[in-house]
Formats: sequence, structure tokens, C-alpha cells
Amino acid sequence: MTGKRKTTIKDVAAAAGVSVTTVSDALSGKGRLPEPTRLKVKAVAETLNYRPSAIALGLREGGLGMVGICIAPAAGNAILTDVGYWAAIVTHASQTILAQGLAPVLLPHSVDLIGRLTIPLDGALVVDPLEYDPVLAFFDEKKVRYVTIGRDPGREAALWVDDDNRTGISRLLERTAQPGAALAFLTVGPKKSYVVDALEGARHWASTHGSSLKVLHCEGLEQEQVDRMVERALRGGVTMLIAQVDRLALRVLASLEAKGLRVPDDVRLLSASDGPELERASPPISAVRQHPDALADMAANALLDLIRGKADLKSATIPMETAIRPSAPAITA
Amino acid sequence: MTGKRKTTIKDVAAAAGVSVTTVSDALSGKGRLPEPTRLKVKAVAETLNYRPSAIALGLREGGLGMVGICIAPAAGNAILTDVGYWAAIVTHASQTILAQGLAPVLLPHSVDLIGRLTIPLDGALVVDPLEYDPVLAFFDEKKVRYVTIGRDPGREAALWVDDDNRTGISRLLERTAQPGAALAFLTVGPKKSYVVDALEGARHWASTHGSSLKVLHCEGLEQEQVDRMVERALRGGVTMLIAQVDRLALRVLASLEAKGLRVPDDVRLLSASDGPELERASPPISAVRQHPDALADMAANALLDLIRGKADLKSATIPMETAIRPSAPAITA
DNA sequence: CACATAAGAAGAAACGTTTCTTTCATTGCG
DNA sequence: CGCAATGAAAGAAACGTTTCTTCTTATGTG
Repeated sequence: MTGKRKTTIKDVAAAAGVSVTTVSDALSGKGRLPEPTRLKVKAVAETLNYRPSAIALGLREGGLGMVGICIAPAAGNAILTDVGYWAAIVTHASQTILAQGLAPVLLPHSVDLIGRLTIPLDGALVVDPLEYDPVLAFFDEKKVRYVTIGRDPGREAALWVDDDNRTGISRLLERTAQPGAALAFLTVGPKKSYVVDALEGARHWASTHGSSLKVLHCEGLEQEQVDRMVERALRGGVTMLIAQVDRLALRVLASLEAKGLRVPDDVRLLSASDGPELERASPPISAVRQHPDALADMAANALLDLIRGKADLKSATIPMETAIRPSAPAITA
Repeated sequence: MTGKRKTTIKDVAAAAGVSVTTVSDALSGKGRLPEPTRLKVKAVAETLNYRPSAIALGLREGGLGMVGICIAPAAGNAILTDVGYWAAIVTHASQTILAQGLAPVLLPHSVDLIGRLTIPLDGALVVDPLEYDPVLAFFDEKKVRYVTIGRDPGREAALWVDDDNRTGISRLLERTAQPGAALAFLTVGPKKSYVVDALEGARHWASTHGSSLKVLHCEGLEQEQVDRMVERALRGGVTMLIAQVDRLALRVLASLEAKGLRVPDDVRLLSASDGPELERASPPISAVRQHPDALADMAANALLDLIRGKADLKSATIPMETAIRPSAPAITA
């Protein structure tokens, strides 16, 4: 911890009339120095406001203890749209990292910008990587170790932690969907592993319960795009919509309302990720709950282990709970 | 940008059968080397996956380009309560910092933890410092330059940017309060400069408009604490309540509702800081609007200027807008 | 008194770069 | 043919530490 200073150990040595070795020893308590010398050197150092250079220390020790936190853009776009989830991850990861004496550095999801940085990273946490994520490729090339929250669907996964989206969504369907119901899974934005997994869970449930499953995609979260997608989804008697993400679920709800459809009477609605707004919607929307806090803690700890060279690290999933709300009440089997 | 590697320039030199100087020159494009040599060295470096050590570079250049972002705890407690405001500040500050090629490091508001970090900070941004903020004192001692968003009310301010809370609140009163109305200003949590300023603005308005102004404080945001504070405030015919912060305003509203008081008919309610929930409350609550985005940008830029040794830097305020909502509609003068 | 030992302090290497200076060999011109 | 100029590459210093090694001087013991 040092700012831009200029008092070096040499200055102290000169001022105290001793060698740098003596200064170093005096300050660190090592070596065999008579107490008077030690005290005098300390006093001089104090007077000169001397602080050892963190960089020089880093050079010697071979590292500064910095870990990056990089969040891939969410559906829609910016970081700010997912505030709650994002903030939970950032705060928890940071706390874990700081508690271990390392420093969390906020990284943009841009190889260009990251590449321009001249800081030595001991490792990085990548949140919700994209398919063929360029940042991951960059880290591979630069030999920066990383752990991801979620996986890059287009790459042999290294070390990751994730919610168990597959089981989560199929459990939610189990409780809210009639066997044989016609389902549609609505996705938005770039492909992420949690969507892939949730989709797989939905597919599995559908195939084992005699249900059909349509999959639809739109690029952004503009209401008109969502309207069109919902329009398409409803063609052919779909009775249960599954939105990939909370914000999409809200748009879908608006869409249905605009079309004069009642939820859940005419169509049921589910979200594959939860959020505070879902509870407050009317009707409140059923969803699968993520665990950003636990995910961040686990991921940060795994990364720290990885950095420290611990062997036998394993990727892991966290089981998800379901929040059953009026948009898709529990079925009475 | 480098991970933990081991291939050094010496390895490359040895492998290529040249000196380190030659490697350095070949890679940087400097010096006068024949193209074949340059190419060969580059090839070897490539093969060995050589990356220059960021730390060594930092040692030479005298800095790594890292700036800390430190957020003082808000009323209530954790970072997570103020997500929107906090996230806006962090993202904007980070973007500005990254755009200049520096790296934003997330710092906890704890001298203990910060002190344990062994990273060289070129500067820091401190958001909403507390009175006699220990982190600021720490930075002073360590000679780390900083810029604050808001000021430490207990200290000669260095360089800061802030919303113009004083003018903001008095303008809001001007439009929503009857001259002579009995006001109460409700505060919560640690003393921060925006409260001091808002309070001053309210005092000023009150004293120039024949109004009385009670000031009340409570420690936390528990509903019972707030209830008691509101109780005390209302004794003596107060007709206009001003809450220091959006979350407090919501609690106060709940309090009033529980007491069977109607807003704005029985009591008017104002908030000295805005938030999305204020709009959605019933009735929606009038407030002064902050500018976390602009604040963060300005603060980050000021810090960067400070780091680069630019002279004549000045603290600055941003004018605030008022959002007039049903909890305290505009008066008809 | 001489020699071994220990204390006290300084020297030097190493961490990984870049850059300034030096060395050596080759070429060209008078 | 000799010397200057140039090209190519190596050497060395510097950035700020720590730590291992060496040196000097004083103390103690036989």
C-alpha cells in the first residue's frame, strides 16, 4: 500500500548514516543490530515518511496479489441492468478476495482494454462468459488463471461454479406445468451457459412428460422485439412460457397484458432467473432462484486455491430453489 | 497484463543465443537490429510464450497505474442497500479509469484491510466519506492522493466533487413548502456531508421563510426506530418532513401510514435523495435528484488529473434537479 | 599476547525490465 | 592500405527491495 512517493530506502540509509542493509534489517526486525541503531533508523525512516515500494516488493516476491473480476455483458447490454445480481457477485467476490489479502480489480469485458492494462494479474474471475468468450481466450494465451461463474458454452470448461439451472428449471416445471402442456422457451441476447442448461432442463422435462417445446430467440429487450417473439410463441396453442431472465419475463408479461391475455388463466409464465421485480409484478412471476452470493464466494475461493497451486480443484453446482408465484401456480396433480 | 509466468527475457535471450538487450530491442522495435535477427528473436519469444513482467515494468516506470475505489458504508450498513447509486458510481468511475489505461481496484472501507494490501496505489476515489474518515487519514499518512465524492465533514477538504445538496433541497422547499410551515429534518446513520449540506439548505430556507426546523436523528433504518423518530417529529404540529435519504423516506411513509396519517393531506414528505422506489411508492415521494454518473466521471477525471500532476484542480458541485411528486405537490403561491 | 569468536555493519546478488554506453567487426573512401 | 564511419550486438546501470555473504573490529579466553 503505497502512493507515489520518492523516499527510498537509500534516502533513509543516507540520512541515518548507515547502509541500506541496516535500514532493511532495522525496519524488519531481522539481522543483529543493537537496539540504539535500530531505534535511530526507525526514527529517521519515520521522519522521512519512508514506505517500502510495493512494486519492488512485488518484483522480489514474484507477485502483487491482484485478481481481476470480469463481468460479461448481459442480455440487453450494460452492467447496470442487472444491478442486483451483479452487485451481489462483485461485493461477495471482493470481500472474499480482500479477506485473503489480495486486491480485486474491476476488469471490463474487452480484450482491448484489458490488454492495455499494465498490471500483473494473479488470476481472474469471469462472470457469465459468452460463447467463445474472447476474454477467456485472452487469459488462456496470457496464462492468467481464471475461474468462471457459469461456463463458456463454446469451450472446454476449465474450472467453474454455477447454479444447477438444469435441475432448477425442470423442478419448477414439475411443480407448475401440466404434463402434456405446450411449452415455449424464450431467450434473449448472447448465448450463455445458464440458458443452455435451463433449456436442456426444460427439454428433458418436456420429453419425459409428453410436452412439446418451442424455442424462440430475440436479440434485445425492446418491447417490440419481445412482442413479436411472444406473438410467434403463441401461434399453435402454447400454454406455458418460460423466459430466460427476469427482465425478459417482465417484458413478456407486458406483452401478454397488451394482447389481452390473462396470466395464468390464458397463459402461464415462468422465469429461469429470479429478481426482486418479479415478486412485485402483477401477477408475481414464478421463478428459479439463483445464488449470486454463494456463487461469488465459491468462485473466489476456488480461484484463490488455484492461484496457490492447490490440486484437485473441482467445478461445482449449487442446487436452486423454486419460487412459486401466481403467474404459474402449483398444479394440483 | 500478465499472469504468473516464468519465462523471462533471459530465457528468451539464452534460447535465441543473443543478449537480453537484443531481445528487448527486437521485441520493442527499437535499436538497430537486422531484420533476420529481430524475426528470429520474435519467433523464439513466441515459442517460449514470453510476456514481459508487468511488475518489472512497474518498477522501472515508477508505477503500475492502479487507482482504488473506496465506498464508505451507507446509513443502515452494507454496500448492497444502495445498489443503484453505488453501482452507477462504480461502473462510471471504472469506465473512466479504464479508458485512461489505469486499473480500478475495489477497496473496502477498512484501514485494516487496505493496510494489509501490498499493492501500489497511484490514487484513490473515496465515495461519501464519513466524518473523520479513517481511510482518508490513512491515505494522507501514506501519501496516497485521493478525490472524494462528498466531503469528510470533520476535515479540511482536499479535492472533491459533489451534488449541490444545499441549493437542491432549498429549491425543493421553495416549490413545495408553504412559508411558515413547520419542518422536521430526519437523519439516519453516520454523518455525511450531503446531510450536512442538505440540512444547511433547509435551515437557510426555513430562516428566510419564517419556518421552524426540527432536526431528528436515529441510528438505523429499523422500522421501530423510524417510528419513534417520526413520533417525536410530529409532536408540535410539524407539517413537512424531510428525510435524508430515499430508504428513510420509505420507512417514514410506512410510519405515517401506520399512524393513519395521510400524505400529503396531513403531512407532506420530501426526500433529500432520489431513488427508483420513491417513484413507485404510494404516494410517490418528492425528492432531489443526485447524479451518481456525472459525479463518478468528474471525480475519476479529477483524480487522474491529480495523479498526472495537473495543477489548479478545483472542487466542484453539480446542480440538482427536483422531482415533484404527490407526497409534496407544488404549492400554489 | 595471540588467536578464535562474535557482534556489528557493509557489500553484493537477485528479482525482470529498459536504455544508455561500450565494444567489436565490417565496410567504404581517400 | 589505413582510418573513419557505421552496423551489430553485448555490457552495465538503474528502478527499490531483501537476504546471503563478507569484512572489520572488539571481546574474551588460553
